[in-house]
This record gives sequence, C-alpha cells and structure tokens, in this order.
Amino acid sequence: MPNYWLMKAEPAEASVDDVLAMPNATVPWTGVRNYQARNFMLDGMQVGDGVLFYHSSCAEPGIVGIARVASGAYTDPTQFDAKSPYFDAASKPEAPRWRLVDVQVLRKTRNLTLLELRADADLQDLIVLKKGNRLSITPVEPRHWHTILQRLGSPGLQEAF
DNA sequence: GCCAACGTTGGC
DNA sequence: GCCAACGTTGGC
Repeated sequence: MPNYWLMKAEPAEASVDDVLAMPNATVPWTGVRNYQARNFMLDGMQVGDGVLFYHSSCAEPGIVGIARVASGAYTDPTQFDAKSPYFDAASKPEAPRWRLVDVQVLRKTRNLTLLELRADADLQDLIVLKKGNRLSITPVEPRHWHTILQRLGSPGLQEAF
C-alpha cells in the first residue's frame, strides 16, 4: 500500500513547470531543514508514494500537480555547501543532518486552490489546512487523496498508485 | 508588509 | 529542563 504526501514548493524556487522541464520531470527535493519533514522523507516515504505538488508563498497557493516519490532518502548535498542558502554549518559529513528524496511530476493539473480546499467539506481534516501549519511535507490520508484526485478530474491517475 | 504560529537556540 | 528571545513560514 502506498502512502500519500503533500509537498510544498515555492514556485519562485521550483515550480511544477520548472520540474516538468527537468530530465525525467524529476527534482531532488532539496532544502528541507525541519526535523519533522525530514523524518517523513527518512522513515515514512517509499518509492512510488503519491505526492500532491503544492505551490506556497505565491499569489494563488494550491495543488498544481500529481507526483510520485522517485527515490529513497539520501544526503542533501546543499547542507555542506557554504555558498548555498541551505548551508548548515552544524552538519558534519560523517553525520549528515539533512536528507532528501527525488520527486517526479507525473501530471500538471489545474490549480486546486487553497480557497477551494478550505471550502471542501470532505477535506476539513487535511493537515495543510490546519491553523498555523507550516510543515513543508505532510502525510495525506487515502480518503483525502482520492477526494483531491476526483476534484482535479484525474481519477484515472489512481491506477498509477 | 504584517503578523500568527511554530521551531530552534541558548542562558540559566 | 525551562523558557524567553529570536528566526522562519506562509497566508493575507
């Protein structure tokens, strides 16, 4: 049984279109610097898990694509790069703090906006809608996943998972 | 730009 | 281990 996740990306950094333009439409999910989000990648994710690709910190936040987890967790190299905004001086190569997974976009969708998500009676318990939620990676319950794919008009995509 | 909410840091 | 101060996230 696959798990499902919602992953936030800032379109100014890596939009769904940016990822689609990359080889295999796959992006290393770099820059996660929160232990809870890291642990989801490290302990929770399996290759093939479903991912809702979400745009945050932009004019119209919302779900803009369907993706999948495309690798296991591995060391995020930017933590050792002093020139990177994600540099972490406290992380040592012999004990890396931060990991990432590769994420492959399968399909760009319409923007299922945060406003629509909030207005949807079937999605009230979605973690990303909870007040004060700031986690960039959150688990998604199967019932929420199915509802969202339905709202996106992509029920056929269900078979990919 | 504002600010609520939350995570992290560091002094004690 | 407590908790105040600080930094960050992210919607609005």
